[in-house]
Amino acid sequence: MKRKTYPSDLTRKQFERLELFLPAGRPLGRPRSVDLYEVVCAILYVLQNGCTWRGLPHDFPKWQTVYGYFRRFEHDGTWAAINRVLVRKTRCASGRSAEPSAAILDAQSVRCSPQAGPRGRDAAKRLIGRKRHVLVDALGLLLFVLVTSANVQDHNGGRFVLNAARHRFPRIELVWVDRGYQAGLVRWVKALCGWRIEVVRPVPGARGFQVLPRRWVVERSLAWLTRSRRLSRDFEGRPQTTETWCYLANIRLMLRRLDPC
DNA sequence: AGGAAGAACCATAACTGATA
DNA sequence: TATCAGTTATGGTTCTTCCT
Repeated sequence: MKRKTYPSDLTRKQFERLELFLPAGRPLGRPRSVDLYEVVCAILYVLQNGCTWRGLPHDFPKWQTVYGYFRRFEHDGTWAAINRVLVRKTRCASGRSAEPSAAILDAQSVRCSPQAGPRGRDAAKRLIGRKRHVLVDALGLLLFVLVTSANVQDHNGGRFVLNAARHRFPRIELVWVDRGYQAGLVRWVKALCGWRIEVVRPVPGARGFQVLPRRWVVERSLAWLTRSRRLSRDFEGRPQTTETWCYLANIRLMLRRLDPC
C-alpha cells in the first residue's frame, strides 16, 4: 500500500541522485528493511513542516528509525558530504566551475524555543537564541555553516567558518563580508590564508535601504533557510543538529534545481 | 509561591529479529 | 553464533502548564 504524497516528498528522480551517496547497508547481519526513500522523505517532512520527531505522521517509518538515520548520517558526515558534492554539480549546471573561487560570509541570529542546550543574547538584535554563521558561494549555495549561541561575536564565528572552509574549498581566493566584521578578521584572513577579503559598504550619501551587491545573495540564502519551518526558529538541543538541518535545506534546494518536478 | 506533571530533546542501553 | 537493523525503554535536562 503506497501512502499518499506530501508536498515535502522528493521525486524518485531527485532521490536517485541523493541515493548514490547514502551509505549502503553492511554486508553481514540483518539486512536493511526500511526504504531509505521513505526515511529521507520523513526527514524532509520534519524540515519543511517544523513538526517534532514524535509528531511524524504514522505512514512514515517509526520516528525513532527516521531520527536514527538522521543522526547516523550526521555523525558520519554523509549530509555534509552530499552538500559539497551537490554544490559542485549545481555550479556546473549553472555554467560555473565546480570549485568556488569566491564566497560571502554572514551571520543570522534566530530565536530559540524553550529547549535545552547552549543559547545566548545577541545584544544588537535583542534576542536570546543561536547564531548561524554561513559561508555561501556566488550563487548563494551554502558552503559551510556554524551554529553557536547568539552571543558569539560575528568575527569569532567567521574565523572558525573561514578556517574550516579553507580545507573544504581550497580554491577560494576572495571573500566578501559586511561591515560587522572588524578589521581584525581582515588581517587574520590575509595572514592565515592569503585570501583577498572585501568589505561591502553602502554607497556614502545614499539614504534608506540599499540593495548591496553580494549582500543580497547571502541574505537570500538566509531567507531560504528560514522558509523551512524547522529552521524558522532554533528548536534543537544541540547546535550541530541545526547545522545538519541547514545542509538538508540546501540539499533539497539543489535537488529541485537539478531535477525540477 | 511552589510543586507535580508533562512536553520536547538528547543519549544510550537493552532487546528482538534476520541473515550468512 | 556473530553481526547488523530496527524497536523499545529509560534517564537526564530544561521549560511550560496546571494545581494547590
